Amino acid sequence: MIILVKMKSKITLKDIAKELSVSISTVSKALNDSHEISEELREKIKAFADFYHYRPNSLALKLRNNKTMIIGVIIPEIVHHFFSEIISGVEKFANGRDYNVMICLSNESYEKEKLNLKMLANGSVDGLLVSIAKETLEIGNFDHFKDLEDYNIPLVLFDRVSDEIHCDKVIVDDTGGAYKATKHLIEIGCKRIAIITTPDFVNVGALRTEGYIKALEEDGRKVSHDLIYKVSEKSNIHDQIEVFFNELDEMPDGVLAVNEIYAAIAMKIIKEKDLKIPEDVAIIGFTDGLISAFSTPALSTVAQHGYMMGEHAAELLLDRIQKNDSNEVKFERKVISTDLRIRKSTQNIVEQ
Amino acid sequence: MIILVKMKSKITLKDIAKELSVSISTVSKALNDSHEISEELREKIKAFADFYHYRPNSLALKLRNNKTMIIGVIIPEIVHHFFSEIISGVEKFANGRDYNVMICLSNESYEKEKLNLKMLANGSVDGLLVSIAKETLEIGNFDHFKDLEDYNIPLVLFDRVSDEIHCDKVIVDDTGGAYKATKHLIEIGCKRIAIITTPDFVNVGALRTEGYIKALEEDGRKVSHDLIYKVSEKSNIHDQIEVFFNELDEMPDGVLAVNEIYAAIAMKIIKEKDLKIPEDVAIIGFTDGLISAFSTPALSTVAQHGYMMGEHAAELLLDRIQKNDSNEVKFERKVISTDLRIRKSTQNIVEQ
DNA sequence: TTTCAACACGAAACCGTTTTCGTAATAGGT
DNA sequence: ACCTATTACGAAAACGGTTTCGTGTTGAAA
Repeated sequence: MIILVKMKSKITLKDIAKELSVSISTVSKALNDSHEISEELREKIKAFADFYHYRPNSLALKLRNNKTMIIGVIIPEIVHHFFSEIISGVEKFANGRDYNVMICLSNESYEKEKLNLKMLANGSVDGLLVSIAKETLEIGNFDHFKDLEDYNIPLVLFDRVSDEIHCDKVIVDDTGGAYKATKHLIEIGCKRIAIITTPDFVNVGALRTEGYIKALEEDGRKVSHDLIYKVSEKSNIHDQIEVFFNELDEMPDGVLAVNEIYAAIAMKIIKEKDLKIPEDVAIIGFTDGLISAFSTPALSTVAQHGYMMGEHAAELLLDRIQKNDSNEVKFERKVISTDLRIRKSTQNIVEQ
Repeated sequence: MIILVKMKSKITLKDIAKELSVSISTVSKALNDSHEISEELREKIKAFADFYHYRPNSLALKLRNNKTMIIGVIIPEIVHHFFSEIISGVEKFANGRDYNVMICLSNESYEKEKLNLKMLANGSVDGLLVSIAKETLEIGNFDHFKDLEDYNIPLVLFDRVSDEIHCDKVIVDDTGGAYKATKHLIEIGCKRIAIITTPDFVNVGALRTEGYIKALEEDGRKVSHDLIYKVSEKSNIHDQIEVFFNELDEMPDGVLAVNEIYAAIAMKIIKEKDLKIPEDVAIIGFTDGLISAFSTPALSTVAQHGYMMGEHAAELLLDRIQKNDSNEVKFERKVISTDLRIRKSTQNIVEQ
């Protein structure tokens, strides 16, 4: 007795057609409920297809429709609260419109970003969402993005953007956020406010520094460049910040850090110096992640709403994909506003 | 004067062939460096293709080769240090073998997981990496996974797995990790050790509880079920843990939490009770994320090496995809061992 | 001069769909 | 009995590639 091996090979329209002695087109129509096919035959074909678990080959469909129903996302890294929140928002929105999400990591590397872009731009995805790698921003070479235009594949940049690239963009109100944070520090009575930021080529860092300066100037203060420290990612962050503090004539009584990590590290160093937070030094960070909520004291932050940013970026991209008005080259620029989350690390020290 | 609109429409072999008055096959061969084509013509075609930025349509290739070069990953959530580390490992390994990664989020929901599985199993990906949603584990219905076998698409489960599903698996040595952690608490002199864990349907929680019990028993202690608390994700975690502590006759002097969040929350509550960590209560968590490193005191943890887990899972999957020995149904089960990261929250209180 | 291999290219099949168009057979109207 | 509309299906093109096979032209060997 011969045991029929479960053939597990995917069944195609052709297989069904052959088995039922009808044409491929008939099978296709029947399965798509075409009235062109008699009800009797239609049901027969459907039953047969069902029995053998027929599922249309998605690649064939994609080729025919010239749509992958996939959007690609390139981010610098994923082990990062803000970025994973963004992904989460993107995924949610894309799924709602029957799109899938393909993730690529640039690891902050220019070459990897270029590679990813090339990989995805060959028709693997219908559109691209990118946050630029630090190295790319530093090098300042965006040609790989310009190549995208040749392939007519929509692009939306988010968070880390560049003016040199013409496309829709979604950014955080970095200047405003830093402004609000700095103002908050001023209001609680800080006299010497330092900022721990990134080099200027990282646009978000530069913008936050701007906001910081604006708030100070608005309060009639002189901006002391000694109090602005730009962290290089190339050497140990902890040591850099420690040296920064040590080389100051006088410790600041307020610190604005442009991300959670810098804030947490600064907090650690300040505590090691036996200074009290917020009494001696108040501190506020960017990105409302887990560290901020669970540190001691709980860290005040500028919440950036990554999830919302992801949703907006995806919406912008899908809208552009779907209308595909290449003519309409009016690019949008969405700004996600920030919220101050005030916690213990900047509790009003004046009133105490 | 007519301005030639940059046609931005993707150029195909057919376009090149027509323009150069040769056949499509000739163009294809030329671009693939076939010696069948004279060098002269070859160079001419290549130059032309280059000039117009020709890139082969990846969908066409995928259809022909019946391979997508994409692996799908379904995880419960991405805003989670451990999972994003895993993704990072998967992406690294997959990229190394020219595969791309498509991410889907189940949001811990059974229905969403089922939907994702269906979506990806229709030929969108060459293989699947899944960590099961909590709801699925609770319901205990794994039929949607069994359907996968019909489509002959390889599956590897990681972290959250089930014995009912026959496939390769990669898991953390949960029992061993919890055992080591508990033993560590014993060694530093804890007498009343509590565990804050998940309900048993979450396999990782159950296994960690096992390790905890094993360590206690090995030390000749009686396991008190009052000291085992299973957090329900359906109501506020902070309140649950607080109630748990309050209802105990006596506070524990050691706490093992099965993840970072539980540990951080427990720490917060303990500090609110004005108890000292680790003097009054030592605490150790699972998952070596950012919270642990930056909390005060720094949290001892069981490091799970998510990145490594991602790499191993991807390797298992790609190996199975590539050999495609459906016959060889010998499934592997890889266990990623854990490491204790001892920090301030369990500093040896005996020797102090 | 004949024969045969090498060369250089084209035709066509194939991957798995959908969809347009064509056409037999049947039914209906006059 | 004849014309036409409808029904029910099949043939073939299209999506964009790769690859096998066939073939006309050339050159060299016999």
